[in-house]
Amino acid sequence: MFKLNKMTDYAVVCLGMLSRNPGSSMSARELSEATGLTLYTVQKLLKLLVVKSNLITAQRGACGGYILNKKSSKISVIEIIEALDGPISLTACVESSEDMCEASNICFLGGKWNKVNEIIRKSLNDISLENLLNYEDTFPINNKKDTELRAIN
Amino acid sequence: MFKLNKMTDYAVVCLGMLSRNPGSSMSARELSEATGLTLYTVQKLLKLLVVKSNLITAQRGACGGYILNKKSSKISVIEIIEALDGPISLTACVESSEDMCEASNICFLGGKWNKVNEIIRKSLNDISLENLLNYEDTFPINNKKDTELRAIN
DNA sequence: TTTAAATAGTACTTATTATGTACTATATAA
DNA sequence: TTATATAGTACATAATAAGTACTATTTAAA
Repeated sequence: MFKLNKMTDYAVVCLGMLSRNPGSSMSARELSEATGLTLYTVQKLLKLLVVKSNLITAQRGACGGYILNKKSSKISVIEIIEALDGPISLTACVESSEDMCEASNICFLGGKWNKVNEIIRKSLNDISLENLLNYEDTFPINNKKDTELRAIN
Repeated sequence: MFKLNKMTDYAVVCLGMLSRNPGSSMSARELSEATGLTLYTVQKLLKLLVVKSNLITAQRGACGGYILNKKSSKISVIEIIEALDGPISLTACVESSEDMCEASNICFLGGKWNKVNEIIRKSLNDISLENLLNYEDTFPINNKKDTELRAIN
């Protein structure tokens, strides 16, 4: 545990791809082909990002696609994570803030983890998508399916 | 996602309880009664901590129990998390370092998340068990079972 | 106005992981 | 020797993530 879900990883790949041609859109199909992720996965992912974040804008219909709303240097990793994983919360106690008072009976932690959450949140906030992308300049594109890729893991 | 598992939360509760009487041991049964967690859960948890961390020492047999090896101020949250969740790793790509080269074909991220991992690790390293425990001084003990407690969530 | 291409939305199945339970073996103080 | 306690293992259940499939809606272009 304490690892990101795959969707978030895929999201960075796709958003990174979109950031390569600022201002121009790419369809789910194009992104699928460019990244090697299955079309289904890419579709699901982009739909999620549209609904849960303000990172991309969708254009329907023929010649439609997705376009990045901000430069990659202006996108924080935390935006991507929270769009796909929901708000960072280190313990079940603080999952639903409504029931916090009741839930705090479980242990003597109360909202203590929240402090930790904030520290992590702050750390991640300082990392931009660009930071992640420019770590290395290689970008080995392949056309393997998700399932094949998974086999590697 | 991106939340700690319950075991880690329970661990903080139990370790916090052990830290209340430094030098004296408590059995799994006593800890279960004091925290309201089921005996099964406490047993499993403590066994894990013995094997995976150096935080507690077990004394077998009658009058046995568990004893904390360090002061709570000397215990980092990261020690607890990594004992129960394994090493922090934000993406599947870096899960097993052996296959990293192969796995890096998946995306253009390579070991980029590792940098992020380190930042989080460093943040958590600075937080001690004592920090968590002293956030508030209340400690509402109850004797509800895990299952009842879970219902609250 | 029709058609093809594309996203939106929803539902479902499968895979993976976390959680909880149960049992047997071993150690130890009294 | 006995009661008490941890160690180890295995398994069943629950929860969640991941992947797949399908239908509805939108839109540019023929």
